[in-house]
Amino acid sequence: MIDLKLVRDDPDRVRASQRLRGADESMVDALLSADDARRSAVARADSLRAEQKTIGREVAQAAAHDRPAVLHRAKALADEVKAAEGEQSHADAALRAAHMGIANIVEEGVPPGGEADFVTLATVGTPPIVAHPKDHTEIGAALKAIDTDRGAKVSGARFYFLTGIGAQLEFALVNLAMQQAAAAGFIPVIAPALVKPEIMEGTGFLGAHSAEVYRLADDDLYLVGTSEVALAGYHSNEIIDAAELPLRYAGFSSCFRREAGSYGKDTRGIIRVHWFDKVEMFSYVPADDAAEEHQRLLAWEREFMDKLELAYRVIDVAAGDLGTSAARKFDIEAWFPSQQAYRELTSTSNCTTFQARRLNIRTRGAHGNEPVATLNGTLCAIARTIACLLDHHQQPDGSVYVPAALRPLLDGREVLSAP
RNA sequence: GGAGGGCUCGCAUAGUGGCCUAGUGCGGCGGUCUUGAAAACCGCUGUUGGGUGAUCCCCAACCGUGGGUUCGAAUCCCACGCCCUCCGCCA
Repeated sequence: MIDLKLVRDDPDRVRASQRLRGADESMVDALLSADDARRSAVARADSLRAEQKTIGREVAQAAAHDRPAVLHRAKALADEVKAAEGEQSHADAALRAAHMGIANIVEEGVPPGGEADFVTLATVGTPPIVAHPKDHTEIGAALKAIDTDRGAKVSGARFYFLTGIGAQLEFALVNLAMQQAAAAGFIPVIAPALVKPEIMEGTGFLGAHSAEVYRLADDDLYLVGTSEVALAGYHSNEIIDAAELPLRYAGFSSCFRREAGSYGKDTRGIIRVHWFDKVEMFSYVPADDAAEEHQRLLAWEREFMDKLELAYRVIDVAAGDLGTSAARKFDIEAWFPSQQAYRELTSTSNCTTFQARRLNIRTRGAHGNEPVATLNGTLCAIARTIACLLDHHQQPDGSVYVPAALRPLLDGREVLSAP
């Protein structure tokens, strides 16, 4: 949810944000009129309720012979109150619907345009030159690290088994990520992969991208696409002591994505899959500190990329390509020699107070309780990172170079070769 | 899955239809006293929405959630959720 006060005070800014996203500007006016309608409905119901209280006391105190007359008036009033309350709840629902329909306000400086209109903020490292690059699927099969055939046999397309060194690589990456996060002051968390509807909605995943989410109809639960969902829900309906901020969590969980609408995209290998594990950073900070925290998350992501000795670039994602909750998003794309392209490995979003409003997460500030800002950033999406490591660090002899930081977690191995 | 017990303001508790405009204790905050502290005493104490964006003031709502009965519900009725205890099943 965006700040209603801001919509009232500066509707043009909200309209401009909608326009940047390629969304409908008129929704801003719909929101404003829903807000007005709700206010007058509330005022009317409030005053009727006050009247009802007064008359209730009269009923209790009335002498026996006055009682029928007073009761008659009270009954008539009760009907009015009921009607007014009905209108109020209708207006509440209408406001909520209008409010939920508007995406977060785009941060100043975000490039305009769509998916192709990102701005490259930094390019780091030199893409390795590989004479006849194999892709990670081929390398993974040779190393007996990735088995997509049996993944398909057992679970269908976009599923995989990690075996042998592949499985060990996952544990090594998770440990490396968690060690870095803990050293930076993050609280390590193992988060649930199933969440309630209100948590899923609060994080903004049931809006434009709801087709992307798995739902268990029998239990009315959703499978998370990222532990961001559970980590955002963690403090829902809480007031966080200002002294505890910033609060930083590093969550590990499985992630599930339906990949609806991505038919034919990355069908080979484990770059785009229905299930993978991920270590995710999540920060709760005072609203004023959000933009700076966003830079910190990006720096931690870059630190991890550097440890993996990958060549990558950092991009500022254009407004039209932002998720519902994000005010700004930076992606890190690493080089895949077999594709001769940079592909997304991590993504960090500043959700400002958007998620916190929906999930009712506040802190005591100078003007009473105020929503906090929430931010998330990938530290390591395991499957895709393994794909990149194999591709990026492949050697002419078919082995794979192991970055120095990973060696202690892989029994000191400097290369991976076929067993 | 089955059987019981519970859910009230940060915590603990009182409250079985209208003097509940939710009391009391603890904790917390402020003050008096004190060289300082403790004790004692005094005062304050949650959340949401609205009243011309206002830390004061006024109004309304909130007693797990959602419905219902009633002129009126923390209190009565129904459904659901969660927690606890036991039984069954189980990694």
